Amino acid sequence: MGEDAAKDGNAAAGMAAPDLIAALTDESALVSPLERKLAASILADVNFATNASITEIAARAGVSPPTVTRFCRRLGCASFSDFKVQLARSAYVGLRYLRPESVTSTPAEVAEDIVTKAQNALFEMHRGLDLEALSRAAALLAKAQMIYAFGAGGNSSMIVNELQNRLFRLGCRIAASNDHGMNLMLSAAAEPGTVVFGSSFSGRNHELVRCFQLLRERGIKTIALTQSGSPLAEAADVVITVDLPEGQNIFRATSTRYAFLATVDILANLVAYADRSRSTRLLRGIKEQLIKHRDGDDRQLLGD
Amino acid sequence: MGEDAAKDGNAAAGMAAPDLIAALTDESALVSPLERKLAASILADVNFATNASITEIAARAGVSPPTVTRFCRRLGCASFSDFKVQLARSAYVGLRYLRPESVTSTPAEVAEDIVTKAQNALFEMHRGLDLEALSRAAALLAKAQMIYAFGAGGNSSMIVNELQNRLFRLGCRIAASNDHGMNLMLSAAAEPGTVVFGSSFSGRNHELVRCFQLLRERGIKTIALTQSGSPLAEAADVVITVDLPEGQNIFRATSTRYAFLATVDILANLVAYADRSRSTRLLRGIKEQLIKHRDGDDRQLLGD
DNA sequence: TCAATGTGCCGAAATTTATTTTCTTCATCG
DNA sequence: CGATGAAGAAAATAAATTTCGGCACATTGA
Repeated sequence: MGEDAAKDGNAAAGMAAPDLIAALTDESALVSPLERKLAASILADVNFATNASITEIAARAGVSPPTVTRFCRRLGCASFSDFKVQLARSAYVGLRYLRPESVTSTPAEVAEDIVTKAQNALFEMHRGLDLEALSRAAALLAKAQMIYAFGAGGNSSMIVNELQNRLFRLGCRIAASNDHGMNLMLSAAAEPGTVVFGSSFSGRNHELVRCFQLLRERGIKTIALTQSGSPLAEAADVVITVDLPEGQNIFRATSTRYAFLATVDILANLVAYADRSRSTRLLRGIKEQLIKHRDGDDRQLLGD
Repeated sequence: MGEDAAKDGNAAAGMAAPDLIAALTDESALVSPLERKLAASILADVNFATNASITEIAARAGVSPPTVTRFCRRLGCASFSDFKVQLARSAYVGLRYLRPESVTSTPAEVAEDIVTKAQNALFEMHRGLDLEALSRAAALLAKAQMIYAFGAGGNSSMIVNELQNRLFRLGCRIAASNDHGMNLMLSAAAEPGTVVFGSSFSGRNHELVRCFQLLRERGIKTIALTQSGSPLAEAADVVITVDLPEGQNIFRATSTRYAFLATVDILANLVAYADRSRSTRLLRGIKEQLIKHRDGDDRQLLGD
């Protein structure tokens, strides 16, 4: 019984605070000055905090142990040790990007750095995900008569190709295009019932914005996968925002791709679930794939 | 002093066991039967273990608390609480794939599922990464007169396009191709000094294997990014293996892409570091990119 | 083959350490 | 001026670790 209670408590706690770092950073939640001091102290050295005892943490922050206990409770944790466990989880992926941009030189460091940043990008994307917008986008795509997916540059090309790759097998009529001139013509000729999906990491691709403006004038629905507040976001009907910390993007622009790719993945899944019969078709496709694979064929021949 | 000691101890412990789950799974490290029992009990319900007290864990495993303490020490942790912290970290990304393949239906669940699996794929890839092979591949690519990157199907196409996208700006002469006929012709015509890179998730793409065999006969160096032990791996000079748990691949083949993408990312970085002057050129390129970006251009126009 | 000895694992109890509760004081705000 | 709530001191409780003794198993020598 005690065991079950503990387990339930943990599960509940896990649900309550999926990201402790965010809670710690959120000033509004911390009313008293000592709690702010405590939060600042913990954030200043999370590594220390994850491993220190309650007395050590209290001493470093200049407060008493009971204050720390109360603080943990207020943050939604069951106890101090629960707090530590959650902090360790959050810090593992959530706080690594605070590391200084070191000049990585050994292969092991390069690998570690890239994997960490990719995981961070996914983590951050998930944290800031607007599910409501994604659901609306999925609904639009599922009902669309025809879908155009516009991207530009290596990264967004990859994204829209991926969307095409994922959606065509769900029974969607979709064409991906990465050519500005073509995009403009397709926009000008698009018929009612068409939905246009556009991807741009920065949201400042002029040509794409122009297409979207034209489409708005023409009453064609548009979905943008981009940064919030960007020109492309302004021009779109539904905006799926992915905002990653600037520092990450400037020095090594690549990790954002993982976030975009996963977002497309989620979107495609939502489209699949939007229509049960389509979803069934998807599953049948996967089965077929399995069978072919067992015959020795490369899975990739099927594109998935 | 106590604080510093604690911090140092933690840092050291963190280095010693970056992945506790692996240590727990590794039977060879666990000599005594009770320790095996304990490890099994912990692995059976990691969630419980991360939150329970030492007595609860001991009770569940049917051992005494001191045994648990000793067990933690043996695994390289400073103490039981250190063990818990590390377990929480590992479990966060490392063990989620043990979850039953649930029928995810709500958008939140879909998003959680996809992000988790992508992170897991990255985690597993990083764990099994053969840095030595990657370094050899990078050295080959850096010195190559010409590089061909062969892929097949949606996923591997993406991978080889990505490689091209990353390497051409490092000053590499590279062409990506996804067409079997073309690949065969290129293989037959390749001159000495050429290096061929091939990607296949399963390693069972017959045409690609045939190309590699032909290339071996002709003395052209080949690099395969694929599953270990596969026909493609057998046919290649340098093999970069990415072996992800079967269960993951079979049901939703997509998460492996994140691992492949990150591997290409790492490889490209290693190529950049292989030659300092090239690396400098890379950095200059990034600067240019930044400047253009500030002018309002989409970063993606530059392909990164 | 059979003791005798050694080695090391394991748990009970004691000790130490850590955490939480209770209670009191103090400050702040209405 | 009383009410409210935050914060710490101290006590109580809970948890973790060390110590120590017993036990099982292996090794050695007769």
